[in-house]
Amino acid sequence: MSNTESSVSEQHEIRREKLHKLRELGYEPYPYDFEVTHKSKYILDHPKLIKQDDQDEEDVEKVSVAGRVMTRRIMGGSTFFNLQDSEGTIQVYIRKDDVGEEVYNKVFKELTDIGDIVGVKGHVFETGTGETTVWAKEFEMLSKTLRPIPVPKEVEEDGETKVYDAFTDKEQRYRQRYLDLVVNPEVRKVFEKRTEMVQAMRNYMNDKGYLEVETPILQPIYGGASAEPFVTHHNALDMKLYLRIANELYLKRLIVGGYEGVYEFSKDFRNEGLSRFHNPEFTQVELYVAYKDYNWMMDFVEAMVESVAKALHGSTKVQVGDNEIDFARPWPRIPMFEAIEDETGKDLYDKDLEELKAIAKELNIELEENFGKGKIIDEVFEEYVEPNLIQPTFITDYPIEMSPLAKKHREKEGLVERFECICNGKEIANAFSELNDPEDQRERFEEQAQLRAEGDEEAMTIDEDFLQALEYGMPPTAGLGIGIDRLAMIMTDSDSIRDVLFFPQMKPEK
RNA sequence: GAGUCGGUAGCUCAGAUGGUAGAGCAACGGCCUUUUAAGCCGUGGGUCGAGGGUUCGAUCCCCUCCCGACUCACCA
Repeated sequence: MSNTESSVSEQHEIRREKLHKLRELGYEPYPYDFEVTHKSKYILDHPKLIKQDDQDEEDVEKVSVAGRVMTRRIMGGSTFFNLQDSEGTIQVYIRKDDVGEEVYNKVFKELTDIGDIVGVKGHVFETGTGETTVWAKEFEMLSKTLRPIPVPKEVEEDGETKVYDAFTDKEQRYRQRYLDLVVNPEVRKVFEKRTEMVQAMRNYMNDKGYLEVETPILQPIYGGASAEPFVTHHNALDMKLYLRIANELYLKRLIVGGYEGVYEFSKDFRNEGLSRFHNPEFTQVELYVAYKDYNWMMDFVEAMVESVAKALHGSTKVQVGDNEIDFARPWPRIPMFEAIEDETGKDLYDKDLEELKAIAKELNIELEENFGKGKIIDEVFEEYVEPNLIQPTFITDYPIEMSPLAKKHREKEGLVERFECICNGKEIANAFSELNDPEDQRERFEEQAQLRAEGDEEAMTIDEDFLQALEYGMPPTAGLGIGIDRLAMIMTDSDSIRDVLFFPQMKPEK
């Protein structure tokens, strides 16, 4: 970044001089407030505001708008400029004859730059070319900018809108998201959609009577997922703490405590690589409902996500890249081994480790020494099945080795009652009938500890406190996790997680 | 972590097969009271990502590094 370098400081220096000149003239460049009566979009949407030829100016409703100056077309004693506020952009017409020579020539023409935040007050009219415009009778500087903003230009050419000089450098856009938001308004829309999505889910769960809760981010024992944690240290207690990788075990303690439905939108942290699908901190919502199982949870997930799609798009259909994804219920439910057999012709069920290794080799799956049965099956699934699942699909009944917190399948030996929802080739939800048998849970933890001892750094550690909670009795419970960033990517047609995070993790600038 | 491509003015980009760089917009000085990438005349602005090497001379060639995008590997 070179914003502190010489060439900027030319423009920077000039703007500082303008700032001082404003003060000298008695115009505060950073006033305390400004009464905004109308947003740009409202004005454009309400033609009744436009002054008619047979109307007197005094009889027309006055509007007061504020925002950033984005373009200027100065013609001597009058000027058109575009003002951008949170809702859009509206053109403003300002004349020396209306606002006075000092305000027009000095404050506006000489001392206002593109990017400055200003307020105007006047009536709405239509120009000769039919553009709805605010005729400024008053003009006020609301915040003088010292740095030039990137100034994209939009122009109609042959009926198409072309954008020149767009602010497109992805690194700069992520590092200076505030500028990205100013200059690329569609970016704001993506984040508004994300918030709408979260609200829709929150409302949906509240309507069912579930309680939104908060659980610790700093945890003495991390658990609930397979991942490497971030480690930190508490000085006063002189103890190691981990940033949570999941909140599952705490929410289940709350179910033990008697709540019958709890959920949390949880920022989780995993100390792993970055990619267009992975950020070190990410958000998921976890939900636990007592007396339910994973079959019930599938019904719940498809109903909730369908309603979210409708809330955001007015339809169950969402265009994502080249795919039209339809969230209309019901979604297919395919047992994992069936799905694998459908794609590969191989039945992996009830095979021992050596048999699985042989099959994996036939399927050109690269294996590492320490891969267990569950891991191999997962590799085959991810390679051959997952990418092909575009429409939302439940994959059910996972190998027990992969799911130490899920209840054993009521019928199928060696499996657990777990499902993932795959959509657009990626997992967006993960759920199971929660394991509430404390002795079984202890055995599963011990198996994990064994894996850990053998070098699997992502295997879980034994959480005695959680086991003790289970020993006090947890009702049958269905649990769910939905990746909010992943779902937001789908709902906003974004192909990178960075496009649905305001401030994605970046390497620090040198 | 590996591979590919890239980093030139505030923004978007061009360019020189080695002789220290251009355009449009932005900025600055003018003209211009219904424009819309407003227009017209004029001016300034760059250690060409950083460091080192080769060379009379490097932004260009070589090496190292930094940053990014994309793809691949682990994880959601």
